[in-house]
Amino acid sequence: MLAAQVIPIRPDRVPPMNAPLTLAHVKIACSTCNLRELCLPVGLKKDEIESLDDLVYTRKKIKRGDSLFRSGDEFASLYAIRSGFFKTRVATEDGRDQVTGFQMAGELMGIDGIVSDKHGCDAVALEDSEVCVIPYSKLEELSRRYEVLQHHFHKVMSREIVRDHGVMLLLGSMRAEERLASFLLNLSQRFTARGYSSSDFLLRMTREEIGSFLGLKLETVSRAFSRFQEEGLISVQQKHIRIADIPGLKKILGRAGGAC
Amino acid sequence: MLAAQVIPIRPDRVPPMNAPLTLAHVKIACSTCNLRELCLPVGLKKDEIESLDDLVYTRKKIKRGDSLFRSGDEFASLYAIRSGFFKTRVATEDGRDQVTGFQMAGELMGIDGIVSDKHGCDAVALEDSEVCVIPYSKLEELSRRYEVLQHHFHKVMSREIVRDHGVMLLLGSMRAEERLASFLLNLSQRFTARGYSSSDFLLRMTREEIGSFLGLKLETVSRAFSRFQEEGLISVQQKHIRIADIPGLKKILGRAGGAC
DNA sequence: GGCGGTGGTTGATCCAGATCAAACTCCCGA
DNA sequence: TCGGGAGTTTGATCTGGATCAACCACCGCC
Repeated sequence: MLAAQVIPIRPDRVPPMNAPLTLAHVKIACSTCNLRELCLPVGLKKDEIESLDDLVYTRKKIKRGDSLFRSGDEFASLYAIRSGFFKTRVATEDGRDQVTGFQMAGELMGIDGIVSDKHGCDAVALEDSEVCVIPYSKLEELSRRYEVLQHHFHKVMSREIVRDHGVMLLLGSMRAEERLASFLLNLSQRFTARGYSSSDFLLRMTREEIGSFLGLKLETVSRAFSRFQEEGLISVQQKHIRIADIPGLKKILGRAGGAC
Repeated sequence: MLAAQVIPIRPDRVPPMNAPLTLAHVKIACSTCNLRELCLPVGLKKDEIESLDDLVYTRKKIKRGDSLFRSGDEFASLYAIRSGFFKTRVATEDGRDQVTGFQMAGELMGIDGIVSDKHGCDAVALEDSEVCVIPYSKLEELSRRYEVLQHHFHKVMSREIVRDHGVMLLLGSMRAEERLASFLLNLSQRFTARGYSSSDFLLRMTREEIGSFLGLKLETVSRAFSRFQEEGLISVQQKHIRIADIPGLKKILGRAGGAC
C-alpha cells in the first residue's frame, strides 16, 4: 500500500536518471500537457500556465489495486490524474464502505484532506495510473498570486460539491435502473470530453464497485445491465460496454416515479 | 420568492434609517459577531477579522418559507447564516427533489454557485432567518491578501465535500434506523457547538423534509421515531425531540448489517 | 369556539431490490 | 494444457421500506 513509485519530473531540481526521463520532462510540464484543457490550468493564459510548471515537479505511478492515499494519511498534496483511473471510498468503523466517486484523467483528488490536514477517504487505482503531485501549500501560494488560478481552483471545489449533490439526488430518490442509466450517461459524457468514444468503453470497476457507488448490490447492477441489453439500449460483454441508444437511456432517467 | 428584505448594516456606506439600526450596526460586524468562532472568521486574528468587516456590509432577512436563492439564479454572493435555519435542495426536471442539507447559524451557503456563476440549488428558510451577504468577488480579493482567510475558506469548502461524502455513505449503505440515528446525532452535535442543549431541541423541518434528506418516505421517518421512542432512546412530541440515550443511538449506528 | 388545512401517526398490503444459491466465464499462472 | 480463483450472471426466495388508506393532533383564522 502506498508503495507508489515517485518519478522526479523536473530534472533541474532532481537529476534525471536516464535519457528517456529527460526527454519525458519536456512533455510533463502543465504548459505542454495535453490535459491542460481539462485539468487545473483550464482558462489560464500561456504565461500563467508556465508558472504552474513550478507547481508540479513530481509524478507518482500507482499500480492497479494500490492506494494513492488512505483515510487518515497526512494531507500535503492534491493529485491530478495524468493517466489511469481511480475510485475514492469512505468507510465506517464496521467494515462497510461506500465508493464516493470514480476519477479519470485530468481530475483532481485529495481536496477532502484540506479541512483536517488528514485525508478523509481512500484513493485506489483501478488500473496502472500516473498522477501529478501538487503540493498544497504551493497551490495556495500561487493562487494568492494568480487570480485566475485562484478562481479556477475554487471552481474545481465548487464543481465537486455540485457533483456530490447530484449523487445525493441519485442515491436518495432514483430507482435502480435510473441510477445505472445516470451512471452510464455520466461516464459516456466524461469519456467524450477526453476524446474517447462516447458509446464504446471499458468499465474499469467491478459490478460490486459500481453497486457500492450507486447504493445497490452487485446482483442488482448485473440484472439492470442485462435488462438494458434485452431492451437494446446497450450491449454488455463483461467490462466492455457499448451504448446503443443514448436517448433511450436518457428517457429512463426522465420517467419512473416522476409524474405518477 | 426572493422578496427578502435588505438591511444595510454599514451606516458609513448606507445611511441608517433610524436609531435602533445604528445601534445594531455595532453588533453586526464580524469582529463583534458572537458567531465568529463558528463562521468564516474562525482562526483569524483580531485585526484580520476587522478586515472582514469590509466584506459583509449587508444582511438579508428571509421569512419562513421564502427562498434566499434558487437554482439558476445568478451567483454573486455567499451567505453566512446569522440566525435561523435553512434547507438546501436540488431538483430534477420532473418534479422530484432531494434535500441536500439543513443549515444553521454560522454555516455558509451558496458555494455550489461558484462553478457556473449560477446557483445550483434552492435555499429555503425553515424559520424566519437572517443572513450576512458576502460578495464573492470581495471574498476572493481578501483571501488573496490574507493567507489565513484563504486557508479557512478552503477548509470550509473541503468540509462541505467531506460532509457530502458522509451523506453518500448514509444514503448508499445505511438502513432506515441508522440513517435517522445518524441524523439526530448530527443535529445534536451541531446544537451543542452553538451552545444549545445537545439533547433537547425543536426540529425545524417536517417529516417529509427529513425523509427527503435521508432518502426515506415520511411514514418511514415517523415509524422510526416511534420505534426509538418505544425503545426509550428518545421522546418525540411533534417537532420537539428529547434525546434520552445518546450512546444508545450511537450503538444503532454501529450494528445492523456491519459484521454479519 | 368551531373549522379547515397542514402535518403526523398508525395499520394493511405490496414490491423493488436484497439475500441466498448455483453455475458460468474469463484470465492467469503452474 | 489444465486448474483455480475472482468476477459475473441468473434463478428462487425473502424482506425493509414504499405505498395506500384512515384517522388524529395541532394551529391559525374566522
